[in-house]
Amino acid sequence: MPLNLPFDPIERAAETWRERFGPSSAMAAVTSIMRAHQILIAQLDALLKPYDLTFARYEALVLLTFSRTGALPLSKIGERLMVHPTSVTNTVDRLEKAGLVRRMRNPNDGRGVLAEITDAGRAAVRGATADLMGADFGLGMYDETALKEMFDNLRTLRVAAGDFHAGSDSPAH
Amino acid sequence: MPLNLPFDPIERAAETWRERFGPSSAMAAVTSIMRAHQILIAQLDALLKPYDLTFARYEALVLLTFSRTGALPLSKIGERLMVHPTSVTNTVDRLEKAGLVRRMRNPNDGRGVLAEITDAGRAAVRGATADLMGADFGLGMYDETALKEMFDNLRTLRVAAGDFHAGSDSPAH
DNA sequence: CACATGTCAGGGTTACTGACATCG
DNA sequence: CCGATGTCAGTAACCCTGACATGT
Repeated sequence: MPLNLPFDPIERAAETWRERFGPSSAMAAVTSIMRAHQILIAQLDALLKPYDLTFARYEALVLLTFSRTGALPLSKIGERLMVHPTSVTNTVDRLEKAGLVRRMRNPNDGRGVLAEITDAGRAAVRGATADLMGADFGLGMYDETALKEMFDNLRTLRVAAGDFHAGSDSPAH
Repeated sequence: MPLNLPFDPIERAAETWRERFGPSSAMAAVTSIMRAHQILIAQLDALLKPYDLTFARYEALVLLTFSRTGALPLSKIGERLMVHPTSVTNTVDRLEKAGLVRRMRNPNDGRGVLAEITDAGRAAVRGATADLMGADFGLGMYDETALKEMFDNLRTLRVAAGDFHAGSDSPAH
C-alpha cells in the first residue's frame, strides 16, 4: 500500500510549479492537506470497519454520547458536525439500520426528529474509541506540541471560512 | 454558507472529549484536517467549476503540462497523484469527454496507454491556474512562513505513511 | 508462465440541488 | 404566510475490490 517513491511527489510538483508559474507554497500546502486527509481517512476507516462505522458516522455517534440525554435533533447534529442536512439524514439512516441509533419525534418541536443512541451504539463507541486512541488517530508520529500547532494553524483557516467567530468562548492557552 | 457559530465546534468537542476519554490533541488535529479539507475542496471546486474541472482533474492536467511531451502513461499519473488505477481511468475518461485530453497507445509499451493534453486542455490549465493563484488556493489568510510550516508538518505524516522515503532527493532547507 | 497495465462492473460513501410535507 | 426541519429523488464525485483482456 505504501508507494515508497524515491522522492516526494508533492515537493517535486512544487518545484516544477515554481519554475513554471511562480511561488508555490500555497499549492504545496493545499496538496499536502489533500493527501493528509486521504491517508487519515484510509487509516481511520480501516480501524472502524469492524464496527461497521465510517469516521463520519463515528463522529455522529460520539456527539450523541456527549449530549446529556443521548439524543439530539438532526439539525443540531448537522450544525456541530458541519455537514449538509441531507448528509445527516443519510448518516442517521445508516446508523439506524445498524441499530446504533433510534429515531424519535422531538417532544419540544413537532417538526423535528431526534436521533437517540442505543446501548449497542454506546458499546460501539466504547470499542471504536479504544481502538482509535490505541492508534493515536493515525497521528502517533507527532508529539503533543506538533499536534497543538497543527490545530492552531488550521483554526485560522476555519475562522476565515466563517465556521465560527473567535470570541469570548475561545480559549487562551 | 458560513456557519458562524458562537464557538468553535471542534474545540468544544475536544473539551468534552478530554473530560470523558482523556487527552484529545490527536482527535482535535484529525478533525481539523478533515474540516480543512472540506473547506478547501469546496472553494477550489467552486473556482474550477467554470472550467468543468474538479481539483483532482485539474491536478492531472497540470501534471501533463509538466511533462516534456504533454503525455504520460496512466500508470505514471496514478503514481504521482497517489490515486488508484481505476480512479485514473475515471479521471482520464472525464477529461477526454471534455476534450482536454486524448488517449494514445504507448509506443514503447503495447500494454500502456498515454494521456496527452490537448490545446483546449492547456488553455484550461492556464485559465484555471490564474484563477486559483488569484485566490491563493483558498489559503490567502496565511503568510509564507505559515504555509511552509504546514507543509513541513504534514510531510511527517506522509513519510510515516510510506509515500516516499526522505532521502538524497529530499531538499535540505 | 508470471507480471504489469488498463478497463469494466459493481458496491460504498459523501455532497449537493430541488421539491415537498410538516409544523411553529 | 413565512420560515425551519427533515425526507426523498436524482446527480456527481471519489475510492475500492474483483475479474479480465492484453502484452511484456
